[in-house]
Amino acid sequence: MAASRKQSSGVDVVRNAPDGSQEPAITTKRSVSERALAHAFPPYLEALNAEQRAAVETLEGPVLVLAGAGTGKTRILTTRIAHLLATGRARGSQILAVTFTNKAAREMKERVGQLVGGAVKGMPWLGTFHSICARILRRHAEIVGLKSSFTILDTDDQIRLLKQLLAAGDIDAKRWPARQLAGQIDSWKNRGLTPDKVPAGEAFAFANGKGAEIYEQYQTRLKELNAADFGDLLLECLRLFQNNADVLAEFHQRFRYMLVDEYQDTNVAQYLWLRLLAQGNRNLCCVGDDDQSIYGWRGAEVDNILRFEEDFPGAKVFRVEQNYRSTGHILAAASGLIAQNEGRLGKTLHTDIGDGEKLRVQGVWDDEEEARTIGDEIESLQRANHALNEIAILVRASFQMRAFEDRFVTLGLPYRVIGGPRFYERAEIKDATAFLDVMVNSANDLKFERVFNVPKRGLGQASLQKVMSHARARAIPLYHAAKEIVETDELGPKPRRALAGLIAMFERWRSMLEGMAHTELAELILDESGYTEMWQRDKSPQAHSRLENLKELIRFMGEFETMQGFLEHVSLVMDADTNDDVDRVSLMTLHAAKGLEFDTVFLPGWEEGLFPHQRSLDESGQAGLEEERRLAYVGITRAKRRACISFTQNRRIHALWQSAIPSRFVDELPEEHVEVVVDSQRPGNYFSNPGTSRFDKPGAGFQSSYSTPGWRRAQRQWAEKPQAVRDRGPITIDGEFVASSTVHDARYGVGERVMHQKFGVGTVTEVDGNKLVIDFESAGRKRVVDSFVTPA
DNA sequence: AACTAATACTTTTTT
DNA sequence: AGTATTAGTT
Repeated sequence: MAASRKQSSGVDVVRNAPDGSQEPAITTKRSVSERALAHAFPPYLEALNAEQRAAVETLEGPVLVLAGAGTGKTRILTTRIAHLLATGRARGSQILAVTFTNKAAREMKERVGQLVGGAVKGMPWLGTFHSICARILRRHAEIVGLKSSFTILDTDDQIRLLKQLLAAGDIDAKRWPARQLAGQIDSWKNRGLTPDKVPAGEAFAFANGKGAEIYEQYQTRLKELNAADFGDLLLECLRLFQNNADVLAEFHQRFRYMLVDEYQDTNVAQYLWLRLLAQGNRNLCCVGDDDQSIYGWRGAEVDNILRFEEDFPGAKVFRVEQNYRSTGHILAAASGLIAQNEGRLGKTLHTDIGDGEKLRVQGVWDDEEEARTIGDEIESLQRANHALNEIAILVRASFQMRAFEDRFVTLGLPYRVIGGPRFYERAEIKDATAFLDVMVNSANDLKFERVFNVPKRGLGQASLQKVMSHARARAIPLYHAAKEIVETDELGPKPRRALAGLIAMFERWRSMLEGMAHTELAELILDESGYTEMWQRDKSPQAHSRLENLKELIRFMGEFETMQGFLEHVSLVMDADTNDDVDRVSLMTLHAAKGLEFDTVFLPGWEEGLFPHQRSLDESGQAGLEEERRLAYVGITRAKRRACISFTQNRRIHALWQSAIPSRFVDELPEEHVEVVVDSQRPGNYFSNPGTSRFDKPGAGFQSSYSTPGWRRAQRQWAEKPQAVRDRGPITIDGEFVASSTVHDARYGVGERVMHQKFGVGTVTEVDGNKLVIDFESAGRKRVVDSFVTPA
């Protein structure tokens, strides 16, 4: 037996033991599994520095850990959990650990598993706020007026429902868009406001006071539909706790220890929820960084973290300031910048890594030059064997990505876009899952409505109205109303036949649910419904990738035991793993970059109006400016060794060119940590040479166009799997991308007709290795790499 | 009911 | 500029 190791941990345990009533079996009578755990656990505490260790070992009472960027925040949380488990203070099922994203939850689960040696299977209460609330609600659904089988609505469903209510309330949908009300309701829910508690002023702001009324009707409708939106998961759970002392007491007893990740991002509802739960044994540990609060615009309250000590008297606050990520200049520059914020708790990060390179700041003429400069820089880093995976470009707004994508496509530089539309948000995926939803649960009105006329089967508004009013009159779900109505002469002959056909299909599928593999059934449904065919006939360039996505969906479904299991997952977990081990440059927004790190980080677009964003300034004034500054801080601190900031002299906003002035953040950077780059190749070019600007170029200003969320992903998928790369095929694409270093046979000849995902159809006019010059019918002449193109 | 023309909107985004 | 959505037309 590893007596010595067990011994030393035993000492730690005793020192930290509370009154003793809750930990009877720690040193004397351990269960076999606990002893096995103790035997197996690594000296996890020794991997921590003094600051981290203090934060981990203070297990009792409220604790706030202020963990700056790159200080090992996740390590603290996971080690804390491991410590709780290993010392026998709590079983996995007695620990509540909340995160904001599924990704964070997954990572935490993994890392706890590593620490405890994979022995921790059961941590049922480690998850996102929403998934945990959903779990609690399913258990006590009746109390809040739901059945435990309630469905979770996505944004689409939400807006469809609101539109109906607005129409019924005779409100001009033009002046008062459902979208806006959805956002408003969301923000009310974020603040824990039920319809009766909405402040009069705000209630009046939408449709002269009708907003609050609709909110109330909306909630009623949700109950009728046995449904909850994302905000409800939290708000209803909160109400459940507030109004039912017995239920709350049950969870007080269950959760011996509570941990919260990214506490600075919590909104009011989440704060109230946590506070109620913490009333039990007060073992609440929140980890966060006030300097990284960048989600104020969607309800996060920095105040929650700033007020922690008042909210939880006797709270211990730990500052973790040893940074393991960045070099000295980077850290100092970031610190100097964020120091200009007033509302902060204040931390002083330090690093042992050494000074490293200074931050580079560079002014350029316009966004094209910016992309060109950064592209060149990346190519030279690549030649010096810098992994592309360790390079990121972080932009303030997604439209900035276009210039980079254009440039990278031309250079043949492999890149990936992170963020943007998620897999499950794509129309084809939503349509497909709507079919499955209705089949599994015929009472899912909103999904039924979604597929009512998809693919087009001649059922329009008129038919839908009839079915809806029938459903309303009889107080039955739409599907059943439709089933009844086709037995009558209510509808004309054509719609009647179409609707009868739809119902018959659903009935048939449902009867097959038991007898066949769910993935097969899903394929059959997509086939028979005509949905696959719909996209096969579609001749838009994106149709191909949509079909690919459907295949991907089926493949992903195979990872679940049952259709129901899959659908439950889909409603809550809006992300699919794209484990992509190809070496690529990452392109994303600053928001999407939080929590990530890269050797080299490019930060383009530091101009007044764009960053800090004008809208943020207009809407939130000083607070908005400080949040933008935190965003800048997040951006810089993503870098491990190299950070390059740039700004343009001219920026096109909407359609027109404006001269831009450098962001105030540029001048706020402490000078001693910054190196100003003046391009020696073209001295002074960005102050004096509009002559060679894009205005002279053929086709300039008409650079094709698709900055839509859609094609970026399509583009990526196109690049990812032109051939059957599916199951971890060889990474041959990589070779094709690295144009200059690879010699191989040209795949296309001059005069050949080709199809490009972004530029459409064109004719090859020049071939240079794997680089092609193509005259596109609509986009003009472009240089592209052959892997982005297919024979037309 | 489906097509075409005009109109509005354009920061960041998770669940 | 460009798209997405909606209103009006066939």
